Amino acid sequence: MSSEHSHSHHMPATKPVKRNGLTKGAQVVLDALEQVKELASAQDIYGRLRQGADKAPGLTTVYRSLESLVAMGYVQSVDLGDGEKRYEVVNPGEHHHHLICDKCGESNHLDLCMVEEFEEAIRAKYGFQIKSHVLEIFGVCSRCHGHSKKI
Amino acid sequence: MSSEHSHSHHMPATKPVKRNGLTKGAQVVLDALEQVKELASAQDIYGRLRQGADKAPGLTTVYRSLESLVAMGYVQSVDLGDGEKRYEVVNPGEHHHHLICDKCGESNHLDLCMVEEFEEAIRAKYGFQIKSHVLEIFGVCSRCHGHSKKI
DNA sequence: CTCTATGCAAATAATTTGCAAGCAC
DNA sequence: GTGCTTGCAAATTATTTGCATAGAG
Repeated sequence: MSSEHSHSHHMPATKPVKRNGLTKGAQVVLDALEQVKELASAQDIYGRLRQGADKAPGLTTVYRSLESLVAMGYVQSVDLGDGEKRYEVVNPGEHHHHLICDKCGESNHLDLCMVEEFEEAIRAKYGFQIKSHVLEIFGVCSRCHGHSKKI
Repeated sequence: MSSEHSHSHHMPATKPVKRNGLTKGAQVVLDALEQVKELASAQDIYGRLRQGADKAPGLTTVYRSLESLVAMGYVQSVDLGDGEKRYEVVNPGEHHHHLICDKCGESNHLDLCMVEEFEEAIRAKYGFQIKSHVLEIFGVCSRCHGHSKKI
C-alpha cells in the first residue's frame, strides 16, 4: 500500500452538507466530542465515554461513528503526525487549521485558510484543481513565550 | 498518548544544516531515495533495497536511517494521512509541499510555501512563533482533468 | 579495545474487519 | 422480517524496542 492515500480527514475546499440521520452511536460520539473543547482522538472519546456512562458504545463504534461524522461534514479530522488522528466538531461544511504550541500543547484555530487564498493562483499556475488539503502549524504560543517549561 | 505529538517530519521554518557523517546504512538509504523520484515509504525503500542487492540493510536500519537523515535535513518526511510516512530527498535545510493528484497519484512540488508567506502575519496577530508546519494539497492534476480513470 | 551500527525477533498501538447478535422500522 | 448498527475478538500494519553481535576507528 504505497501509492494509496485516504482523504476522509482532509478539508475540502467546498463540502456537501447533509442533515441529521445519525445513528445512536454517532450521536453519542458527537455529543462527547462537543463537550471536549480540545482535539480528541478516537481512543480519547472512547475512554471518556467509558467513564461517564455504563452503556457506552464500543471502540469499534466510536471509530465507525467518527468516520461517518467526518463524511457528513459534522466533524473534522486533524492529523498531528503522530499515529493518532484527532477529531473536532465543526460547523457543517466548514474547516479550520490549528496553531499548536510545542510547549503547552494547546491548539488555537486559525481564522483564515491560506490554501484557499492561493487556490486560484495554483489552478492558474499548475492547472491543479484543489479538492482538499492538510495544514497544521506548530510553534510556540504567546503564553509560552520565554517560558522554559516542558510538557 | 493523547497530548503528545512528534515533529520529526515537519518542515521547520529554518533548519540547521550539518554535513556528512552518514552511517553506511544511511548512505544506502539516501542513495535509494535519490533514485526514486517519487515519494517513498520506509517499506518501499526496504523492498527496493531487498531486490537490488544481496546485502541490503534490514528494515530497522531503514527506519533508523530515515530518522537520522530527516534530523540532518537531507530528507523530508511527508505525511499523506494514511498510516505510512513518505520520504523525499531535499536540499539540506529546504522543504517543499506537494500537489497530489487523487486520480493518478502523482505529486508535484509547490514552488512556494504559503505558511512562510503568512508567518509574520501570524506572529503579529496571534503572537504565535512558527517552528514547523505540515501542508499537503490534494486534488486533480492538469493531466487528469476530464479523465474518469480511477487509480 | 570501545563504542556505534545493525539485525532479528518480539513488543506496541492505532485502526480495521469478520461475524454473530441486537435493534429499528 | 429485513437490514442497518453494534460489539467483541482477531487480524492488520507501520513503527519501535530489546538485546546480542558485527563492524569501525
